[in-house]
Order: sequence, then C-alpha cells, then structure tokens
Amino acid sequence: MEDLDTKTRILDAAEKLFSDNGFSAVSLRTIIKAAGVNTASVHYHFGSKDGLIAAVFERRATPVNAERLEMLDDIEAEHRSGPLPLKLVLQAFVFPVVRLRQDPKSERPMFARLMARLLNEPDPMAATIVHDTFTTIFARFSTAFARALPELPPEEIYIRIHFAVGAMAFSIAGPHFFGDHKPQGTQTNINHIMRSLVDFIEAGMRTPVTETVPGDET
Amino acid sequence: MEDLDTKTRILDAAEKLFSDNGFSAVSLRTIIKAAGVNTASVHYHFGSKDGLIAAVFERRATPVNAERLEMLDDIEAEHRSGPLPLKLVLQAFVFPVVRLRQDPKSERPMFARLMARLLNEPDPMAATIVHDTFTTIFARFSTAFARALPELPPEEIYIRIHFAVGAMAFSIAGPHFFGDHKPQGTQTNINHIMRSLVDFIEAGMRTPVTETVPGDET
DNA sequence: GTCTATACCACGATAGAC
DNA sequence: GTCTATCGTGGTATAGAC
Repeated sequence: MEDLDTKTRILDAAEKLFSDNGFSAVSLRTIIKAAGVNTASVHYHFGSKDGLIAAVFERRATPVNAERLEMLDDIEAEHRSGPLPLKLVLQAFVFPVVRLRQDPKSERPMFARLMARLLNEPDPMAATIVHDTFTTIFARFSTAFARALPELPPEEIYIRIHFAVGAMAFSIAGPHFFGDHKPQGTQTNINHIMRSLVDFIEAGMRTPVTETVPGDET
Repeated sequence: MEDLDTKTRILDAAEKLFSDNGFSAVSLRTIIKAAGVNTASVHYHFGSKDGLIAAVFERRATPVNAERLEMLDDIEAEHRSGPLPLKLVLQAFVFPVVRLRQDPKSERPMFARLMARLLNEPDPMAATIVHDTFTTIFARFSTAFARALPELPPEEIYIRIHFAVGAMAFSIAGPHFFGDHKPQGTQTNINHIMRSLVDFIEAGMRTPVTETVPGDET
C-alpha cells in the first residue's frame, strides 16, 4: 500500500477523504499528510485542487459509465423494436454506481458518495466535471427513457430525470438527518435502498402528466 | 435599504450571496463588503460563520415551517378519520418552501435554494441546523404520510421521504448540468417544476413494496 | 452594548533550487 | 520529479474606542 507511485497515493488518499467529508472541508495539506507526499506534488501532478477533484472522480466514473452503457446496449439488443422495459433501464442507470466498492469498512461505496457530493456541489467547476463525464450517459439514457415511456413528452422526461438523480444523490450522500425518527427494522443496506429507489423512480416516471394550470409560463 | 441595523444588513447580504454561490464559496469578507459593515461585526452578532449560516436560514425557515403545519392542520381537520389525501399532504410539504420570494430578479426563491444548499452540505454543522429546524416537520409529516398510505410499512415511508426530499432539493438548487440537452419548450418555471415534482413523488410514494431479496440484510 | 482596528494561523497556489 | 520558501486570502479572536 506504500509502494505505489505518488500520483496513485494522492488519488487514493484524496478519494477517501473527499467521500467522507466533501471537497471544501478537506484541505490539500490534509491529503498530502495522509498520502505521505510532498506539499507541492499535488500541484505538480494535478495542477490545482479542482484538477485533483476531477482526476479522483474520473478515475472511477469511466468504468462505471462503461458498465451503464453495456447494460443499456444489452437491453436495446434484446428489444430492437417496441418500448423498452423501464425497470431494466433504471437498473442500468442506478446499479453500476453502487456496485464499485473500494472501502469494505464503509456502508456506502466511495464512488457513489463521491458522485453524490459532486452533483450537489455549488461550485461551477463541479458542474463542468459532471457535465463532461455524464453528457454521453445523459443523452443515451434520455432516448432510452423516451423509448420506455412513449406517451410522456420529452420535456417531462427531462424534468423527471432530474428528480430521479436528486433522489439518488441525496439518499446516497445525504447525512442521516433524522436517524432519531428512524423506525425499527429500517434497512440501511445500500442495495436495499437502491432497489427501493428504483421502484420509487419507476412509479414516478410512469405517472401521466396532469394538465397545465394557467399562469405557469416562464 | 441602507438604514437597517447592522444585523439585518448582514443577514440580507449573506442570504443573497449564500443562495447564489453556496456557503463555502462565500467568504465573510465578501459579505462584510456587500453589507458595508466592519470586519468583526459578523462575529460579534453571530459568533462565527456557521452561526451566521444558521441565523440566515432560521429567519426564513420559521415562517415556512409554520405555513406547512397550518396547511397540514387544515387537512387533518377536514379528514378526522380515514386516510388523508396524499396529494394535499405533499403540497403542504412542498409548496410553502417555494412560496417565499425575496428576490424578484431570480427565477427561484432564495429560501428554497438556501434550504437545498443546506440539505446537501457535507459539513456536520449543516446537518445539525437541518435537524433542529426540521424535526417537528419531519415527525408531523411522517405520521401524516402514514395516514395517507396505510398499507405502506413505516420503514418504507421513512426511506421514501428521503427520496422525495432529495428530488426536491436537487431540482431546486441543482445547477442545470444538461441545459444543452434540454428539449424545446421545457418549463423552467419553479411552480410548474414543483407541481410536476408533487405528481412524481405521489406516484413514487404510492407504489407497493416489492418483496425483499435475500442477502440484503445489513 | 455596539462597533473598530489589528493580529494570528491555516489555506491554495506559485517560483525556483536541487 | 521533488523539495522549500513565500505570497495573498480566508476564518477567527481580542483589545480597546465609542
């Protein structure tokens, strides 16, 4: 664990710290100490803190997105015509994010928390990273959702994808605010939560649009 | 606008800056300059940056939560026995958040963005603030949802509330990552989005639980 | 009680020696 | 590729003026 090159050691240390505490709460000096490298090495290898964040994220996002697209390819191959099964599309969207488990001690996979953190980060740099690593995913799944929900107008699908992403991100990264109100026997296992999430989103996606009320134009 | 007392001027300036840029991106020195007050006055009146964040948030959260509870009281008064209408409960939960418009220039109400920012903040201090200002709301609405969905087990309601909150927070505060994929004619009006959100959540909440798969125990 | 001036230490970033 | 020194800015603390 200590014989890896500087770059990897920085990435590993940063990944753990960022997923646990968020980006702005973790200083480069903390990462440097945890990785056991020199002060300036982060800037040498990654240019800036933002560059490091992007590198940490993209290292994991690439295989996750590849798996998402593979699963979607399989679904589309088996349903060349007619509507796609919505549940399968949703599973292809959600499950690969959770599958990658780097830290066996943690209940939730690091990449999932990392992604959720990035999605909720107000910093415009985060938005750029998200946009760049997810445009392909967004485009491919948008059309897949359109094929799974042929009666839903594209504008509504667009909005509902955002609801779905928000629900996913929050339930993955969100602190457990109301643990003191948690009913006995609540499943905190991430796989159970994600399956519950897929059911929730599926129903939300399927619901027909209600007629527009006057006075809503932007 | 300049004759207000120091405390209010700090709160107003901070509220605007925080909702636009998030908390960590805005320095106290920026707030101080915008408010035209002295460097130390923030610490005098609010103790710390976290104290200021809490004060900014609670000033708006109090009336919003009061309105939520009023609406819920009305619903419960009209349905003394039997199940509550889910849609009305959801509207009581969502709409007051969006109603408060302090900044006419912005498309989205400041408090809504502020709340969403706070919900997604990794800092434990944010979790404390959220917990303190929302426990009553969470408890009251939990039992209301249980009355609206008598067949759903409490553990599932607990989880689904988190999905709902995540969807709401993300669609309010989330940067518009994929504006370049936005279909023509998409409604960006906050009232339209929130009504769409209520439909989405209602369907997600209503969907029956699927049987548990073995190997999911935590 | 309210406000002001000033100082302190940690942070991200950079330049230049090795 | 690595290390050290240093800069500007951030949150914070406090002593003292009104």
